[in-house]
Amino acid sequence: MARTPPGKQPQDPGTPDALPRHARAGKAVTIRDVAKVAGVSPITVSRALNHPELVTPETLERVRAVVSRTGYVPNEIAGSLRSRRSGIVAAVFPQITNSMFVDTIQTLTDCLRQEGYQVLLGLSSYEEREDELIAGIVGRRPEGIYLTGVAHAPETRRRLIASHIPVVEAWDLSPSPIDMLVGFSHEKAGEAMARHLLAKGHREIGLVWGNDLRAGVRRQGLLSVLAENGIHEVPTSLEPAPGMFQRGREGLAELLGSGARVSAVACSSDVLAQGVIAEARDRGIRIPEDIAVMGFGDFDFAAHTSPSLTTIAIEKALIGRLAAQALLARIQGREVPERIVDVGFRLVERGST
Amino acid sequence: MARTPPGKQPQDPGTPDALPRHARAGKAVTIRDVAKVAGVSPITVSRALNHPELVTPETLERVRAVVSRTGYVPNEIAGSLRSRRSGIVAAVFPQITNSMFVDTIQTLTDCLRQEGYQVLLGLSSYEEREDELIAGIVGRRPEGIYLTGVAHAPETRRRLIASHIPVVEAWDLSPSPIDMLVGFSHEKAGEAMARHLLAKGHREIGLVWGNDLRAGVRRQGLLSVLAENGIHEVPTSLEPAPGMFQRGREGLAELLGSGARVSAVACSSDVLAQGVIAEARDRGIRIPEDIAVMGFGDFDFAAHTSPSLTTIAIEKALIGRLAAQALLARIQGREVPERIVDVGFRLVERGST
DNA sequence: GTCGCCGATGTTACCGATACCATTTCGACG
DNA sequence: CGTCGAAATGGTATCGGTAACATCGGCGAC
Repeated sequence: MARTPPGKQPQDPGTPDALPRHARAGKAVTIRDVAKVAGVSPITVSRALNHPELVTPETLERVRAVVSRTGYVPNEIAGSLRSRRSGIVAAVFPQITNSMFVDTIQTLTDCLRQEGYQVLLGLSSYEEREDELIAGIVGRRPEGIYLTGVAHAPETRRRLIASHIPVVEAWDLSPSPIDMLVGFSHEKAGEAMARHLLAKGHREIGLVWGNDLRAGVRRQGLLSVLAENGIHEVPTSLEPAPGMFQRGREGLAELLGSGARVSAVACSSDVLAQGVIAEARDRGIRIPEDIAVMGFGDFDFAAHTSPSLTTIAIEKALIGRLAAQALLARIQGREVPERIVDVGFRLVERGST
Repeated sequence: MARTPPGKQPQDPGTPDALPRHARAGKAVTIRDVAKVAGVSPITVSRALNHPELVTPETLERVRAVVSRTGYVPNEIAGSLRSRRSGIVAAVFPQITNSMFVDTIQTLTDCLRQEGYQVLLGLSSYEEREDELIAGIVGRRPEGIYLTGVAHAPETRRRLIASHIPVVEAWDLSPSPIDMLVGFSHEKAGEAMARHLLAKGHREIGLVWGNDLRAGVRRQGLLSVLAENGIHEVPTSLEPAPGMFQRGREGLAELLGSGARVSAVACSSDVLAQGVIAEARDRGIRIPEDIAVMGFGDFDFAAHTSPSLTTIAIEKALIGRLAAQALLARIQGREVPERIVDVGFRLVERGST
């Protein structure tokens, strides 16, 4: 069901018959058509559009007039092929429904668009092989690639290095990034959570935790600090996916149901923590008096719930901006002073602990 | 700071010296290089990769071996130019930080990837002229375009129609879509909210509302039903952006501060409603006894807060899936039985009203 | 007056794949 | 045994821009 009946092209009402015949015969308008009508060579049209400063004001205006009259839209694919600049940056996220990354995506996209780059979005969640996704992306010859996380198949790593495309990994740290890196230490974040709870006098600490890669590292950090302090029993409700609200409720229920005593619950995300708090409230458990709760991420609601949520604040938008800047710098051939940027994190103490 | 020191190309350790010299001299591997090494013509390599069934198993294997040995990655840009198939679908959202659209994005992207399409993400929020964004997108010759909403500049509309690219608008209804449409009536959703509150006996209804386009339409619907029922005074706290949690709190505070009496508060999103509930609780206002609250969107937490949230449920993922299917059908030349699909909405009554 | 340079524009070739059509081979079948 | 057709492969042109270099006219410096 074609939008246009076959053999009959719509007559753009605003377009006078100034085009060469074949342009009106259904083929798309090309730069040659514009050139012909404007009485210049194709390259001059190209210059008028991409480097207006190289062209006489008169020619410029003439070309622009023809462009708008004919509705010419440059074929960026052709341009990309010849100039070897695709104007595209690819961004890969594990998934976006848990909303941990949306600020980063938003900022990244905004920053790149300001410099004329479009973002190719890759979601690797349901991808058994991130490698396939990356291969498909590299084929499109993006000028930069943003990756979430630092754990990639060796094959992926090799492919990316071989491609010579600027890469920035984000949301994690690694001593040996593929190229550039903007992130923070999840291990230290976990440690900070542990220390905070210990400092508050808690020694019976439960976890309601998601099972993604980075959360796992935070958990390691947390557990190691607890172990250093002689705490080896840490009741944990481990959820398979990066949990949502309801999983927080279930998590607390599971912890309490197991008979373990907990005076504090640490969660791998604020959303989980919110669920834990909801469940606690329904059970008449006071927060923080009976149980302290802390989250991770400092989502927008964290400061405004009651009690407000103690959490780890990440500069999510900053990560996006720095990643964009790093890629842009590399693309434009500028110096990248620091290949590895640690944006750190802030433990924000609020009412829930 | 180039990753590779100038004049010195990295020696891929895993690659034997089977490549033509110029391939090793720093230029990317092309289909010709592969063809030469495999002892076939370029077109055969192309077929081996894209239509393996047209090629002898032996040739296929030989080509594949060379491809993996040389690390050849087909240049999709060149392929796109010749074949006039970019393998790209563009998706435009106003913004993603309010998380209303993330499920749609996720599903849309997943469905399209399964068919080999990549998604070009456009965020039009900070774009004064959506038109510019669209123009940039059309230049990339996507095979389909997903747009959020039905309100577009006439210029944008014209450009899209002229482009002959399949378009699906979503998250709204319109009698005259650009091409295809998957959405629901915001007006009716607003009306349903009003009727529900009226049925619950409320006549003093306040609004805490975001100011985006579609929310505005819902508000119209809501107000018109209230007006039909003789209610003309509707205290409203109108927030500029599609509000977050904190704005819900402020909204309720504003309503109460204005001296208006309200027995029910309708919100333009669940997140706002959650904020309203938090504020009410802090003020000792019981929900739903003192004030009923309802939201919009049926976010994941809505069913699990206490009280659970009465809201309008939208099949967000379904919208993404249907939109993807509509585009794919049109791209693949299949029939699209219904150009306009109304996915409707469900009023979900829960504890907050 | 001549030279040289600069700014504006044009000519040509090319980016790297695939569409289109031609060619070759080989087996089936009359 | 010759013809036909399908399967496998190849040659050539082409997609629509832009890089690289060439050309041309005008103007200032010596």
